[in-house]
Amino acid sequence: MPYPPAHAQQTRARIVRSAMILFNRHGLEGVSIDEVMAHARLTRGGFYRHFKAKTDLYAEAIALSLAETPWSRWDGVSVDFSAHDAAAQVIRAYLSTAHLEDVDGSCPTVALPSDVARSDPRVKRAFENVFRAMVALFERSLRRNAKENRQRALAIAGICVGGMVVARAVEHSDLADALRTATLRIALELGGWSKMGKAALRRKLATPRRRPP
Amino acid sequence: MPYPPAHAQQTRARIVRSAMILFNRHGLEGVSIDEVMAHARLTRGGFYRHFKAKTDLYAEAIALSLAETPWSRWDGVSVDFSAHDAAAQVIRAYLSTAHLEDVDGSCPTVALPSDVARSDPRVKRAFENVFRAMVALFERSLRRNAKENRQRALAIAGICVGGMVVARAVEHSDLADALRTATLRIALELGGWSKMGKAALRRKLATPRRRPP
DNA sequence: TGTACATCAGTGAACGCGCGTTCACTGATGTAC
DNA sequence: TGTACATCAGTGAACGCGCGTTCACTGATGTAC
Repeated sequence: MPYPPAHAQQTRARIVRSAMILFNRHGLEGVSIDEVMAHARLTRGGFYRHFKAKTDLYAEAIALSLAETPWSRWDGVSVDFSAHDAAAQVIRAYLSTAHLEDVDGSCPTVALPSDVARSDPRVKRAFENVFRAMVALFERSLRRNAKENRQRALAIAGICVGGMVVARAVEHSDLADALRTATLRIALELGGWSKMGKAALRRKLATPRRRPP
Repeated sequence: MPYPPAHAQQTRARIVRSAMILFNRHGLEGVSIDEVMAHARLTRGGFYRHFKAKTDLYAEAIALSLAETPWSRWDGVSVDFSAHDAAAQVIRAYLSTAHLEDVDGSCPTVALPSDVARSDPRVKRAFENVFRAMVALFERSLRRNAKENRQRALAIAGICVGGMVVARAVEHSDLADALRTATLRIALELGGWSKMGKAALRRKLATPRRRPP
């Protein structure tokens, strides 16, 4: 048994991470294996020791962002997922200027939705898991009856995705920002989280942070 | 001057229409010129008599859907754009099952947003025009102060796009439909159009229809 | 009215290039003795 | 402890294919006489 088994796994993870970055930049179909491998500081041929075919990367790259919960990257602060305003924190991070501009480290719901819509079920399943996680988080933070919570959570997640996707797809940055701001306001309003003033913010900053599970 | 000048224009339009259908199906980068020309019942070489390069098609195909206002295709009824409930009619059509399933004849905001986000400014401009038309329509139908109208209209357009894009990108059709329904309800609620009951519907059906300009 | 001509939309073979995938090989590593 | 070996991660040349684009050509059409 040459090489510790962890070595192959690490390389594999590096390839998937490079793929995710390049998929965010150029779309699922706009990236060659050469480019992925070069980004991971490897060469062409080695790819097939880790994957059966190129398409295997699609679902795995999307699933990566669920395993990583990259919210912290966008607002610079890790989210306390057990806090009563966890949903509001995530929405603010998701709809931040930082996330709008961070194409490489973007959430796949923003960078790839129409690509995923054309892909096979495995890819859609990975995407669905990411979206479901978002909806579930919102649902938990709502204080109404169960059915109404579910509907609201779905709509709030939808507005977040839509606002960001379109903001990235328009030409003028002032329209993009107007859309982002409007979406943020209405999303918080829909969840009943828009009232969080300075008191709540102070409370948030005073609480010791816990990492998501 | 052989061939009437209209002939070349008609062929060109046929190519753009074929491109739009195939772009909706396979994305901007997922369609070859051979495929576009074959769909338009032409051959490879003729393409370059109408276009300088393949990329010219992208913006033009997207602009086509603004010129055509295909709302009528999705709910089977043409929208009266001067009616007081024009926005509600469009939202119902946009968020209909028919539109969710009609990939070929889809609005580019649903079929291509993440593709457009990666494209050059010409393509983004065409996309922006389609989105702005949607926002302007919603804005006109709102009855509040101007600034609030603008914000609401942006958010409503965002939620419509987001709901549909994600509904197309998830694996399970029951989640897709729950999302579509929730989005429809909240979008109408946000615009204050959800109260339209049987009386308003009767009024709508009694009014003679006018075509959009 | 009829014929020769000029125009240009459309054809299809050809080109060079980049892609996904394969394969014989190299060399870094842990293990057996 | 040191050396020979087996394993397999990674290399890079090669393959066949499909793509965007070019180009010499065909043939349908309106016009001039």
